[in-house]
Amino acid sequence: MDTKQRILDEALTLFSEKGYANVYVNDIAEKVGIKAPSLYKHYKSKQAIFDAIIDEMNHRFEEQAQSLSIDGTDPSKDAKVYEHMDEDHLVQLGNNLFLYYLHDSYTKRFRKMLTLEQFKDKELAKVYSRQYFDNPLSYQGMLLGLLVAQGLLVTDDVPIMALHFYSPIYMLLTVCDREPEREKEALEMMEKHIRQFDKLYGRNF
Amino acid sequence: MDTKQRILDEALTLFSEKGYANVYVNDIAEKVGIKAPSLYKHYKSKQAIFDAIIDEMNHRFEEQAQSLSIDGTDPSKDAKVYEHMDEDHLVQLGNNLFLYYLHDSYTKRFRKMLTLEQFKDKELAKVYSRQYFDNPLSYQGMLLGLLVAQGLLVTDDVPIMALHFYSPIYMLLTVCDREPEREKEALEMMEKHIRQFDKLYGRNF
DNA sequence: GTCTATAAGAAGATAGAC
DNA sequence: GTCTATCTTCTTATAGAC
Repeated sequence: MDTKQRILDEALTLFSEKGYANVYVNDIAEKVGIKAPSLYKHYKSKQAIFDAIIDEMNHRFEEQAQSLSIDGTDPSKDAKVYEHMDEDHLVQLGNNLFLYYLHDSYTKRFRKMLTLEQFKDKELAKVYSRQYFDNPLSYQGMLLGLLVAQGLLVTDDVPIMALHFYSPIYMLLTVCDREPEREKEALEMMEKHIRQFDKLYGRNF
Repeated sequence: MDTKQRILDEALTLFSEKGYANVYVNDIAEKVGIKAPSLYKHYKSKQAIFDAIIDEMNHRFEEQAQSLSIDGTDPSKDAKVYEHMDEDHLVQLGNNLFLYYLHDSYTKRFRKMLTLEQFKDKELAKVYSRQYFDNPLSYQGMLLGLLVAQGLLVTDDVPIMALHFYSPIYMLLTVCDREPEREKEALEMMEKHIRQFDKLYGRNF
């Protein structure tokens, strides 16, 4: 990884731990293994480093959204994946979703950074809401909609069903972000949540 | 309100909007209507102001917890309140909970401040989790438990039921904190959530 | 592209008069 | 308790050599 990228990487780590204002250009330089003034050959200011992180993230989000919606617009393909869905598979789906969000280094650091900077301006607020509210609800609504179409789950309001599936996951995620030692407890609640979700929305027979 | 208290009040407002590190003692003094050095006659440092806010909040939390648990240990009294509970009453209960958390000035500012400072140290993380995760789940579990005892709702896992009731409310609250213009949308989802919750957990006959 | 030296300004805090 | 003046330190950023 070249220096310019390593700066973004170390800055993201520090921003996610201490918040933008509590990270000094000196800290970033130190982590990268250069002196602070050398940073300015790569970025014109500390703010420019932050902006570059947001830009890169937006770029990754778009790629991700595209790949997801491509799958989503091919119901015949997705439907097959969920053809033999049962409670254990649903638990696994939720667990995987949760563990990916929780442990993927880039995802985690970006989410924590955004948590600390979300009130700074309207744009950051939108980025946060889109990534951790609107997009997950929309994507999982699509997935759950497939299960409804197949008669595996029953509801007349898929968006609210998606809210019921996702919001406990989201909340448990925020607990683990601030208290990583509660991960085990969170995972246990996760599994109970999904089994209960399946009982509530499943065809009960 | 005396100066010492006004300092806490203005500081809380500023901390909740911009985060501790982005608020300068000068800003606080200006809002209070005095010069920065005068602050130091009331608090020995900027950090001491922050600590005093946390202390005051912990104090209010304790009072609140006591009054709630007193009600909670008198089931005969609480049961009466929820004797004639139906879906519309449940919607109102959720709405009131949501609107109180959302608009109560002190609650809102403290929640937003804690959101921005939650990763600073373990103590703040605990305060956040206790106030916005553990306590609500425990209190609402108690309330919903009363409804289960009366046969109005059905489940064999009240804690997960409380998770299903509260986590959408919590998530919608965080959306409104960062994008207040989405309040109407959030309230609509809230109502749909609770009506759906009632259908899922209600005695279906 | 990295360094040393340093400018320029911001921010927390203190001294001492009133 | 509040003020003006000031100190000290920290922090971002630039200049210019290598």
